[in-house]
Amino acid sequence: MKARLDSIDWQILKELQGDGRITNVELARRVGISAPPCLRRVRALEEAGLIRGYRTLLDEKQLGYEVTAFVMVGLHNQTENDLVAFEAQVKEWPLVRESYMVSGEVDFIMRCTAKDLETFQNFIIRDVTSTKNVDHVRTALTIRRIKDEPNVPIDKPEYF
Amino acid sequence: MKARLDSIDWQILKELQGDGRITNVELARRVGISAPPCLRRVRALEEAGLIRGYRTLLDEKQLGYEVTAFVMVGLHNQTENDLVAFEAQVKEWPLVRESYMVSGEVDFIMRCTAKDLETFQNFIIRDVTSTKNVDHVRTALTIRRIKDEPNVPIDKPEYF
DNA sequence: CGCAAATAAGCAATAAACTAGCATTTTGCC
DNA sequence: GGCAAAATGCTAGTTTATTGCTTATTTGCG
Repeated sequence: MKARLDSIDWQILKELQGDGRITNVELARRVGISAPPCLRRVRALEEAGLIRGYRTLLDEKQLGYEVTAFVMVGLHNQTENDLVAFEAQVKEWPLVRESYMVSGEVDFIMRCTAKDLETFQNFIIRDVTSTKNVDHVRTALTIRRIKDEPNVPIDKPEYF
Repeated sequence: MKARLDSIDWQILKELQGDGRITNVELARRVGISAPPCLRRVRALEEAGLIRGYRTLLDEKQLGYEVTAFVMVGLHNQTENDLVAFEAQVKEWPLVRESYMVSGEVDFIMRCTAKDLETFQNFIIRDVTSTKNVDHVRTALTIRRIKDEPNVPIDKPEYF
């Protein structure tokens, strides 16, 4: 694949981040090239894995998911086997929307979505705290969402 | 708009979550109706705000964003004015990808992305800790991503 | 239950977009 | 400067999006 991204590639990524359903024709117009090479570039970016996928953001509240919460988990043992075992468990939990292993006082941070508080608490008590090797669990219920741009800040040169 | 979502609407949302760039024809085929009513349903879902938008997920690492970290901030004062002031600041910081106000020991959780560790540390020292009303700041660098499905778990009936 | 109104689906036709093939231009390197 | 590789733009055929209209289905009420 291509070694380095040129400015048109960056523009393409920027536009696609903002609107993942833009037509290729419109995308081409915005970045200043004709449609065929634009489509080829997008395909190449997908092929290279730079584009991980296309998603639709939904309004959880309206869909009946009242609760969003962060769960921080610390484990007793952190051998690679222990970590992998816990990760496998995390992947199985449908309430967990995103999860990272982190450095610091806790080992994992998870963002969870649940239908209501009861469902969430059941999840914590029944599933999380009772999981093998879990040492401590701390939860933080979200009160409101300030920002949600699951995107890379492509056009902020001051941080490049 | 429509009072209640029927099973076809749910299927539409589920399919769109998984692939935000699916064609309407293919979407219609998957949910078992013809293309025009399918498109009308999607438009109605957008109109109602159930669909918040379409995004493209990028590979931050490949794009040169080495660091993803969680930042937890506690404020001195939590009057509504103080909170709104801090939120306005958060929205201005391009490194912050998502942020929630939470209950518990800290007031805000932010997921941040930066080009490198130095950029991130500068951000914390120069921007976050020096912001008015900030009491304490704790950071957790992510070591690896376990899961990233910024989606609602639509087809897990056991949690409905 | 049965009718009427409202709602949604499907069909057909048109406009727009996607995409492959090919000629041309640009880029990179000797 | 000159060649080879890579990328672009054009053209055209196919697929998709979109709209208007008709038919079918559902909903609400007597």
